[in-house]
Amino acid sequence: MSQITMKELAKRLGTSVSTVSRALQNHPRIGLKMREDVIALAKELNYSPNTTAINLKKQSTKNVGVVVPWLTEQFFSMAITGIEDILFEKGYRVVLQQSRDDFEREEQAIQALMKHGVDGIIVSMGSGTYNHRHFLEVNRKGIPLVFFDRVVKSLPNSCVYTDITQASFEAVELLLNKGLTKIALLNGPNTMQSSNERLMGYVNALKLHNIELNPIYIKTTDLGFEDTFKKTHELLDLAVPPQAIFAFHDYMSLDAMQIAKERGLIINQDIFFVSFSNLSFCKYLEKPPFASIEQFPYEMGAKAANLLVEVMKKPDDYVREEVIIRSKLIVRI
Amino acid sequence: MSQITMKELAKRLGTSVSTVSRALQNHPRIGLKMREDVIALAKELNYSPNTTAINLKKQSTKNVGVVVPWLTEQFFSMAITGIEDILFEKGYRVVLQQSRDDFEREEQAIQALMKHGVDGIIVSMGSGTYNHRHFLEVNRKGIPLVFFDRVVKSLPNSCVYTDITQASFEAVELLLNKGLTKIALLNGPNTMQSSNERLMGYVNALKLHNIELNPIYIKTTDLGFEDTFKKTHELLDLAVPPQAIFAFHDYMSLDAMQIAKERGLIINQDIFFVSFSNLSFCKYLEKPPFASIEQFPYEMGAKAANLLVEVMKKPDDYVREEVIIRSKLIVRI
DNA sequence: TTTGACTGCGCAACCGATTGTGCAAAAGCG
DNA sequence: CGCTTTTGCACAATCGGTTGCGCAGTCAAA
Repeated sequence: MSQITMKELAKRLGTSVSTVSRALQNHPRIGLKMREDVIALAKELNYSPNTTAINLKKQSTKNVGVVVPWLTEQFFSMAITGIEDILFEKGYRVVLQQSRDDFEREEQAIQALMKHGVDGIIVSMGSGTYNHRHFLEVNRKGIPLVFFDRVVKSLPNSCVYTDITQASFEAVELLLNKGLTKIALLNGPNTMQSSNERLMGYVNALKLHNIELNPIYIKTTDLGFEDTFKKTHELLDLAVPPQAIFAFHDYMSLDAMQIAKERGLIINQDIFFVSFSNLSFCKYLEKPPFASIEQFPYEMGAKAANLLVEVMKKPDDYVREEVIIRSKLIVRI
Repeated sequence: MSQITMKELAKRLGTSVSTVSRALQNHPRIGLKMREDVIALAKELNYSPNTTAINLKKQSTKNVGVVVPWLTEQFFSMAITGIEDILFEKGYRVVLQQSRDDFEREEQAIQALMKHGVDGIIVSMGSGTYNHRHFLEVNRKGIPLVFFDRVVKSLPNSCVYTDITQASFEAVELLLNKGLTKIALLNGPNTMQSSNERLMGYVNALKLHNIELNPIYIKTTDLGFEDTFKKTHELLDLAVPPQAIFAFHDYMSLDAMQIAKERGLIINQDIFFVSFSNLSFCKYLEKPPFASIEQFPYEMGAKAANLLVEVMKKPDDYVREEVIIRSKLIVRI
C-alpha cells in the first residue's frame, strides 16, 4: 500500500538516501557492490520513484496540456492521437481539456493547466474565443505554447496549420472547372480566422475565373446545425439558387445536403457540395459530398507536439516556427 | 518568469513562510492585518502556489488517468467527455492514454500512469487484453480503479456497463418480431466478455422464440474491417443466407452493409442490420442500419468518474459497485 | 495580583527525491 | 614510506509548500 521510498531502501541497507539515489542512477562514484545491492533490493521491493518529488526537484512535470474544442469531432480526436503518439514516446503525458468552443471554458482550461503545472500547452482555439488574454498569460509565465489548426498568427507562438485560403481556392476551382459558376459559400462565423481564409480562397478562385462575386451567395453560420439549416434554406430559396455549395466542413455539408434532399434536389447532380474535413464515414454514404479537403489532422497534431517538445527542451533559444501542412483535395465520385 | 514563491512573500513582508501559508489558507490563528497584508501582496505579485509541491506534501496529484482503446471512436470520445465534465468540476484533470486495443500498449499506458502518480484510473479494456496483471498491479498499489463498458467483472473494482446480454436479446427479438428467423451474429473476438454476452442474448432470444440455433450463422471477427468483409461474404455465400445480421457495433454493420450492397442486396428490405453504438452520423445515411443500441457513453463515463471520485475520497471504506446503465434500442426506420 | 485561556506568530520537521561538498580509506606514485 | 589522487560514501541543503508545537504577549476571571 504505502509506497516504498529511498529512505526505506537506505534504512534496510544501512546506508544513506543519497547513496541509494546515486546507485540507482549508476553514478560512477558508487562502488560496484553497493550499487548492485541497492538495485537488487529496489527490484525486490518493487521500488518505483515518486514522480511528484522528482517533479518538484526538477521543476518539470512531464505533462503537456492539450486544449481542443470538441473531442468528439473526428478531426480533433485524430489530432490528439498524433499528439499523444509523439509525446508518449518522448516521455510526456497528455492532459486533456475541451473548450466546447466556449471562451469561458477555454480560459478556465488554460488556467487549470497553468495552475496544475504543465510543461507545455497545445491549443486549437475555440470558435467563441474573442480575446487572447489567457494565451498572453501563458506566454508571460514562460510556459511553452503551440497552436494547431485554429491558430493565432499574431501571437509569438509556433503554430501548425493548413493553408485554408489555398485549399479553399482549390476546392472552389474544382467546381469552376466542372463548369459550375453559381457557387455559394456556407461559412463559419467571421470572427474565426479560418472563415475569413475560406472566403479569401473563394473570392480568389472566382476572380481568377472571371466570375462575378455575388454577395447573396455568401452566408455565415455559427457552426450549429440549426443555423446551417436556416442559411441553406435561404440559399435554395434564391431566385437563382446555387449549383454548388462550398461549406465550412463536412458536417455542415451533410446538414445542408439533408435540406437539399428534402427539397427534392439530387446530390452530385442538381447540386454539388465541397467542404473541409474528409470525414472517414462519408465512405458509407450513397451520395457523399462531391469533394472534401483532407487536412491530415494526425500529422498536424504530431507536428505540433514535435514543435512543443523542441521548445520545452530549450526554451531559451526559442524560434517561432510556422508550419504549413499541405492539405489535399479528395474528389469522392 | 521565475514563479514567485511563499518564501519570497515572507521575505518581503518580513514574516515567516508558515505564516504566509496559513494566512493564505485563512487559518484563524493569523491576525486580520497580517492576513490582509499577505493576501494583498500575493495578489499584487500574482502569486500562485506550486501545485507540485502541494502534491508532494498532500500525496495526491489531482490527476486521473483514463485509458480507452480508441479516442477516435465516437463512443469513447463521448465517454471521455462525460468523464472530463465530472472530474473537472471536482478539481481533477484527465490524463489520457489510448491502448489501440493492444495489450502491450495498454500495459505501458497503465504503468506510465502509475509511475506518473495519478490518484485514480478509469479504464475501458482493449480487445487485445488477455491478461489482467497490470490491473492487479494497480490494485496492489492501492490506486483506485474503475472500469467502464469493457469491464472485468472478476476483479474487485467498481464498474459501469450496459447489460449487453439483455440489449442483445432485445435487438434480436426486434428482428424476430418482424418475422425474420434466419438471423446471423457477426460478433467480436470471443476473448472479449462483451462478445460472449452478445452471444448469450442472441441465443436467449432465439430460444425464447423457439428458433433453432444454427451455428453456421455465428461468426466471430477481430473487429477489423477486413475480417468483417471476409465473414460477411461467408454468411452471404451460405446456401440459405441470413435475412438479418446482428453485428458487434455500427461500424461493423456499416462495413457488412457495403458487402451486402455490392452483392445487390437492398438494405432494410433484403437484409436487415442491427448493432450496438447508435452512431450519430447514421442519420446522414439513406439506408441506415435498421436499428441500433444506444449505450449512453456520456452517462457511462460520467458515472464511472463519479464512482472513482467516491473511492478516491475514502479509499478505506471501499465498496465495490456495479452500475448498469440501461441501454435503449433505437429503431431507425 | 495571580492564573489560565486565548491570540498571533515563528521554528522546524516533513513530503521524496537530487546534488554539491566534505571526509575518510584505498590506491597510485616517486 | 610519505604524499597525492582516487574511490566510496554520508551530510545537509534544496525544491515549495503544510502543519505540529512552542513561546511570547494580551486579556479576563479568580
